[in-house]
Amino acid sequence: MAALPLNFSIEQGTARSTMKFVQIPAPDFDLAMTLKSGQVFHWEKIDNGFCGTIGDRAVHVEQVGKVIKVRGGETPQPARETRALRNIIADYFALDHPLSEICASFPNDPTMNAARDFCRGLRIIRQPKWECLATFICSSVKQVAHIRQISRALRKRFGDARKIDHYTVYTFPSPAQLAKSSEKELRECALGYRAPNLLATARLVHSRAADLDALAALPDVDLREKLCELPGVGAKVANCVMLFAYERLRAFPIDVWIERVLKEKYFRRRRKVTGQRLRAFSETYFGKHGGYAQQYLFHHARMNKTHAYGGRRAVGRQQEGHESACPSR
DNA sequence: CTCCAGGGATGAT
DNA sequence: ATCATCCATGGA
Repeated sequence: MAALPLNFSIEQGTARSTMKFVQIPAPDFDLAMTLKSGQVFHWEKIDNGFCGTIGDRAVHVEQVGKVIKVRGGETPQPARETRALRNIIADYFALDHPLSEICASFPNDPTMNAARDFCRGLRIIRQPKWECLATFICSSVKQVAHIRQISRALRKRFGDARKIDHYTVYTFPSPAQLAKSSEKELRECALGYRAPNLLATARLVHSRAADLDALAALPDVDLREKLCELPGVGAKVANCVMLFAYERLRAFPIDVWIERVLKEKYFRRRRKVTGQRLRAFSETYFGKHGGYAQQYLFHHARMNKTHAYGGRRAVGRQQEGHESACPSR
């Protein structure tokens, strides 16, 4: 349901092919930042842009200044296709999110301000529900680089091939495609102990015992509860799926990075901080777009590891935690 | 080699 | 409720 940017245009691709491409104005948007921020794992850097899939469609996306240029794969019906393509792009990259308003709603403190400044143009995209859920089931105790590897393996083995510019990408396998696989096959994609969880959830979704689309009607608390009923899904993964696939922009996933940020920057003075307290704090302090704030904090922290964050060995950062942000109780 | 990674499920305090 | 432990794999 994205409001479409006006003034889109269609031009003839000259450099790589005769394939038409669509130009879409995208102010307040940083494509590379968005795709590298750890919310989505399958986009690959090709030339000056990125290749990937949106749903079952292969696309190449490139940003030139305040415009993004998009080429699709095979185009049986060019006119209809370009119209659909620009809708899909604008919706996927959430170009209708009022980013300046969202950023203005963040709390005003040194940590948040630094992250806001660093992540300018980062948008929370609208991912397909199943793809997002399945990928984050595979994400537990895995580095981003390895999640990307798992995603690639699953796609190549169980998904459908799509060509874009003589380059092949793969759709994310449907619940049906994964439901009929085996735990052994999944383990061969390096899933390890996550394999039975992904398989069980795929079968629940495929059998419609779990209806991911129907869950969209539920309020946050109920949605989180239903997602947590799925094998391999706990509070953290549920919050990621809520944020990245259900557009619940308040959902605040707390992983090891965010936990460090909260403890080191917002609870510096406190000896022991329970998960309960971190949850309560994050749900209120960061406001109604807390999920956005969380993603900015996550990406900023990760891009600056070894510097500000790094556990006990991180010497040289004697920076005062601003306790004013910390609840006095 | 060791340490750690966008955690979850289970069982014991 | 909080904590401890195990789970499987690969990057740094």
